[in-house]
Amino acid sequence: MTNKEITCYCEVIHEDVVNKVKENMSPHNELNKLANFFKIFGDPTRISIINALDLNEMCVCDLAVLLNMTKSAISHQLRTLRNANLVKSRREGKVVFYSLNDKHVQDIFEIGLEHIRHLQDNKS
Amino acid sequence: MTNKEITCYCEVIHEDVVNKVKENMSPHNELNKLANFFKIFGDPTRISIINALDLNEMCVCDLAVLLNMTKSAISHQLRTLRNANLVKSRREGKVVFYSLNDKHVQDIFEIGLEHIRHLQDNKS
DNA sequence: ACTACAGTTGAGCAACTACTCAATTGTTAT
DNA sequence: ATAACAATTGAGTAGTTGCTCAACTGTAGT
Repeated sequence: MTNKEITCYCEVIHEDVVNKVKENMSPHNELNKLANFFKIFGDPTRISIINALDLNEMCVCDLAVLLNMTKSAISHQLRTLRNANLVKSRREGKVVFYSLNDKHVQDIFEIGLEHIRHLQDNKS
Repeated sequence: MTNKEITCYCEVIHEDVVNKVKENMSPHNELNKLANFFKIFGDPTRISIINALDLNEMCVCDLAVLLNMTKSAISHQLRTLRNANLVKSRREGKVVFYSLNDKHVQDIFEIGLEHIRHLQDNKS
């Protein structure tokens, strides 16, 4: 019994394919980072913030009014976005302005949107 | 007191910006769908499956061996991917082969990867 | 009909997450 | 110094999620 069989309990049906794929897959740590990156887009509040900041620089208060949420909730999500380097901030007196930090963010947002609209077209 | 002030407790600092952004943002239901779509990419197991199937059609057992997980865990995640129309399946006897269903999936995966590698380059 | 095995499914559970609430920080104005 | 307010933060909590485990379905071979 090998380790693989302990967790899988099945024969390797296509060992050549498994080996070929294993060699060509992205390394674990890269896939983990990638998952963490996409996780950030996977929340309605954060994707709305991204969409909003794509259109205009905004402060926390503006975003709270726009999305009809508390400043605290917005601030928590902005922190997540800041930690992921997706947004940058700029203080002007008491007000902190946020804006998008990376061109990839727009790209990914727009391809995602295209995908969603493509699906809707096919259904109707 | 308007409804907005009840949840936000702040003046609209930049009402013109808020209104302009509100008009140009994607509608709520679209942003929700988009978040749900990206949520699927935001898990290490699912992104690994996507990466693997991008390289080759594979059966559940192959994926289980490749990712060193149980067939049950893989099957649960494949169900999620199938529900989102990201993968399609084809039965051949007892074996079910899975493959990617949508070209957007590869695009998004690769742009994400590019982003991750771009970040790593900047850090080093 | 029976066995074998790939795959699916539902219940249950531990870990995570997005919010609320209350307290705090940072900056401006008086 | 004090008040006012934008923003941040930490603790707590309700809801979600990704896995395990056991039972089940589907197909092929004897």
